[in-house]
Amino acid sequence: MSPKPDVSEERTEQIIEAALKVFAEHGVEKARMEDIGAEAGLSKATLYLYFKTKDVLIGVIMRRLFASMLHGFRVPDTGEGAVKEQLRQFAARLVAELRRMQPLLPLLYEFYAMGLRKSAAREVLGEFVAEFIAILAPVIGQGVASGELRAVDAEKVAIALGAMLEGTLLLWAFAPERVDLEAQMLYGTELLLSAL
Amino acid sequence: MSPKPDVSEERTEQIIEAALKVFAEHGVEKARMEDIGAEAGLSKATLYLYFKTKDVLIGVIMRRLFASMLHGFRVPDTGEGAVKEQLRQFAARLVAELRRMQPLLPLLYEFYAMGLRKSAAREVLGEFVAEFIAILAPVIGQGVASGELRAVDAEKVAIALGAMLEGTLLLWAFAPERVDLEAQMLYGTELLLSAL
Amino acid sequence: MSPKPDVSEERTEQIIEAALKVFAEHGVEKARMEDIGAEAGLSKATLYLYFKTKDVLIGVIMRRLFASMLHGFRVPDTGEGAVKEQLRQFAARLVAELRRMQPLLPLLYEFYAMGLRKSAAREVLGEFVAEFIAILAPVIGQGVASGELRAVDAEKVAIALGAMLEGTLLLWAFAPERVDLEAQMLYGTELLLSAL
Amino acid sequence: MSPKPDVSEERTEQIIEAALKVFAEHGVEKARMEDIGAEAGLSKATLYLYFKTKDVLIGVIMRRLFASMLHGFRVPDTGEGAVKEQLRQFAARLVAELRRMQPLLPLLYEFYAMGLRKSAAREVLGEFVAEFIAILAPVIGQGVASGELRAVDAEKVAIALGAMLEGTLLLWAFAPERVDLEAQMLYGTELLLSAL
DNA sequence: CATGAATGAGCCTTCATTCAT
DNA sequence: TATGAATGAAGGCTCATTCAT
Repeated sequence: MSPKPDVSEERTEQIIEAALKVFAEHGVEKARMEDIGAEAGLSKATLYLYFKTKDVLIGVIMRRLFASMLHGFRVPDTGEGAVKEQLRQFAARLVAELRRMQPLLPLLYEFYAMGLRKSAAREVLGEFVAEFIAILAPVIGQGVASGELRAVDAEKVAIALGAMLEGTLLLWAFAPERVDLEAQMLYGTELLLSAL
Repeated sequence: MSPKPDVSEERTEQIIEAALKVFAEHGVEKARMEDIGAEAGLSKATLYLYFKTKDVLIGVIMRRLFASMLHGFRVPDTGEGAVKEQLRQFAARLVAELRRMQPLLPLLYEFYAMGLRKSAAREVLGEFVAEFIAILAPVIGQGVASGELRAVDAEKVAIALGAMLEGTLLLWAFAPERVDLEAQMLYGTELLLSAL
Repeated sequence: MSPKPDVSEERTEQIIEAALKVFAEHGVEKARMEDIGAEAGLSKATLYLYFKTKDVLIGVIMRRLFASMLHGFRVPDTGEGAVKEQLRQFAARLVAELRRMQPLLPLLYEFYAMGLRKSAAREVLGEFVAEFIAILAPVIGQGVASGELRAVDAEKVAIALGAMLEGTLLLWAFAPERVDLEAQMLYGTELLLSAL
Repeated sequence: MSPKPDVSEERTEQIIEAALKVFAEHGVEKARMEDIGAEAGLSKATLYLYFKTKDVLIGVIMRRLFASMLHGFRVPDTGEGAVKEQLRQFAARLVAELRRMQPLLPLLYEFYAMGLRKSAAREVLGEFVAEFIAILAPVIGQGVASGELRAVDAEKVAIALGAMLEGTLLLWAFAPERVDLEAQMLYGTELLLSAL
């Protein structure tokens, strides 16, 4: 209807992507709105047409990042395959996802750090963890119910698995020469599975 | 030799402690040299007599933090007790250590994030991981050698255990209402032990 | 002549009224063109079709305000009534006018302040003062001529009366709990009249 | 005691004077902190060591200005001279004071305008008016008590006189070619006095 | 040794104004 | 005529760092 096409969604996306890139590269605090604008091919002032403050932009990026991670983890149509097989596939998917996200790792940990200071950020992270558990626990619970697994505490096992995977990522991030991300994640997963 | 007692070490310590506190409270980037000085009961300018720049101070604090953590983890005189028992004790010590460090958690994650950007920081973290492995792997290796454990890859298991513990800390930090740090760490440890 | 009705005058009026309102509410400097547009139900850019710059718009508003004030003051068909009575009526009309303009008072004083800096604004104010005198002096002169009043300097008296009324407004504006605008203006007028 | 003399009071004064000048010249809103710094021979950042924000600085300047005006007005040792004579002297002092303050007039009116918007500023102005009345009313009251003057309402007369003087200033400011400040103030004062 | 004092370099945010459609 | 979109130019405020005393 309008004489001009509405570019606002496009711009928003454009800015988010630019911000994601700049944040990942320079860190959230060091990233200047000007840089983000430049990366997006827009002027600094234009950013403020789409995001009221830098903090708002940070929040959006953060939510995006975790949502995208969760999306990658989600178990697709939990068929009837053996539970252990499903968990293996989950780990494999995670590995793939993390490989994709590797350049965003520093940003991820910045958000982790932020989550421990700003309640707004913590909320997002809390939901992330809850989602994570909500994905794994039922699968394990199913295995217990069907007798495929020992009578373990499904939620605790889910957390242990998630923790091990998350922790492996961390150790690998700091000592890639000591830790082979993929092999280690799969090995750790097998280890845990053998205990079920 | 000097007619006046050398207060330099004392001052250095004083500043480090103040900085640790201020960093933990406000975050590394938000912490102002002025705040640190105030906390130490010194003037902002005086800090520069002991630390050339804020970055240097950050580095020292970081090293301190990880050294202190490692110190807490180190297995004391690995007696000949069963390996599994030693690992249980390790986990227990870690839990205790983490409880002590709880107020420093945000700072810890800030350093993690930093480690992914600044090579100087990464080095410290890499050593930390290496140390971590160096503490656990031999114990596990011993267990394998003595036949107490299955013929597992000692290093990989050490990493898996460390990862799980580290990851549990993270999940707990963001969802303390879903994760009971102590119970979960011990549970996860048992789970892994039962796989060995 | 144009096939479409010329809305230009209507729009201009619409904008002026919106600007007057926004200026009065937020102050001239704080008022944003965007706000004025919003108040007028127009887009910010549209304002520029009718006023080249914000300064031009300010100038127009300023002229409007003073013209409207003068209009309210003007002595209607100075009958032959006693001069003192006419001056009383003038004061009464002024009081009424000021009551109507009360919400615009901050704006009025902003224009006063502006008048002392920008020559364009000063001009408007100079004319305002001249007009003010031009209204009162002849009436007083008449009274002197007719012998109703002492042989005073009509212009000086006019200025004194105007000044007193204007000054009363100021004092009342800042200390309404100490000054009753209407009573004080009438009292002051009587005081002056009793000196004529 | 300190190895260095405390320059803080000197600096504060230095900055206030610079700010007064820059505010008077460019207007409060247009004045940039940088300009004030330059005028004071200091860097912009240094200003913030002595004044937390620009608003605080504005407030201090405003208070200064009115305090200084009041100081100039204050009746010195109200001798027993005839009341009318005292009021004449008051007017004369005011004229002198205003001549001294002439360059600050635009600033004065800016503060008047501000007083109608910001409660903090209004407070200062309210006190100013109250002080003004508190200076004049007692003198007039004395005259009434002693029988020198008619039985007038001392406070109302004080306000009327103050208003006339204040108003004269305004009219003169905008039409100096029509109004002779000194002559007009004294004329207006005489007019009022002749009514008492 | 200590520090009061000062500042250069930055960064976020705002807004009057422009222009393609 | 109307406007959505964009921006250049500012300006307030902060802070790590320096240095004379």
